[in-house]
Amino acid sequence: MNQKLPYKKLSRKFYTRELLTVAKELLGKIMVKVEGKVKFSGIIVEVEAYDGSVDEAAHTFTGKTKRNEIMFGPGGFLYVYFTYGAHFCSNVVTGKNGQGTAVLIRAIEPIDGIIKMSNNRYGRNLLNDKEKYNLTSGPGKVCQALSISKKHYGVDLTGDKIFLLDQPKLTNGQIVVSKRIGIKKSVDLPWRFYIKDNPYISRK
DNA sequence: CCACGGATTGGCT
DNA sequence: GCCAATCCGTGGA
Repeated sequence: MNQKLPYKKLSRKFYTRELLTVAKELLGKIMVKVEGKVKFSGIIVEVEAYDGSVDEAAHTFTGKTKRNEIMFGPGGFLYVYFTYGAHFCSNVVTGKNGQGTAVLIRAIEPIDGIIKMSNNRYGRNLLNDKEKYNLTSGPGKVCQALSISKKHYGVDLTGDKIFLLDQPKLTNGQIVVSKRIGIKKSVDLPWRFYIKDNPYISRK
């Protein structure tokens, strides 16, 4: 009876720690989005860290603006931005108030709501494995599959719309560290982390 | 006010 | 592997 529930929502305290610690620990956690009767969930399998105090690629590098202000608040909120005229990307804000750090969710492995994700991505149900692995293997794909957009900017991750469930910490051997993808500045920082051999990562 | 270019994706060579 | 699509935030005039 006194048994602890295995899936506990991550608290504010988890998110307000230092950027790279949170980034690595986010791997393996379960991301959940609930909207009415529709529930999506998936395992976080690939992330990238951004820190405006030292990192020219971070959106917070040149100071606070309307677009990035949520990133300057305390950890545990969702920073959603729009890019390339077509795609939204989701970030988990980390650290203490004023720091301007966040972790980009680059890929998840779907658990719940796969049929709905497929309709969001392709306008129809899945056809084959290739489409299955292409559902959420990129930051824009994750947002499209889970219907995350501008209206989710600033969502509190300790609330009940979008949140993360705790899972056992991965070992260092399960985590691959590499340079980040798709940026032109601070390209050498080894701030991309993904789960070794997972088929849902955006690329090697 | 206007010009620039992007934390991407998907389609074509 | 290469590149166009397509908005809008940002920064300079």
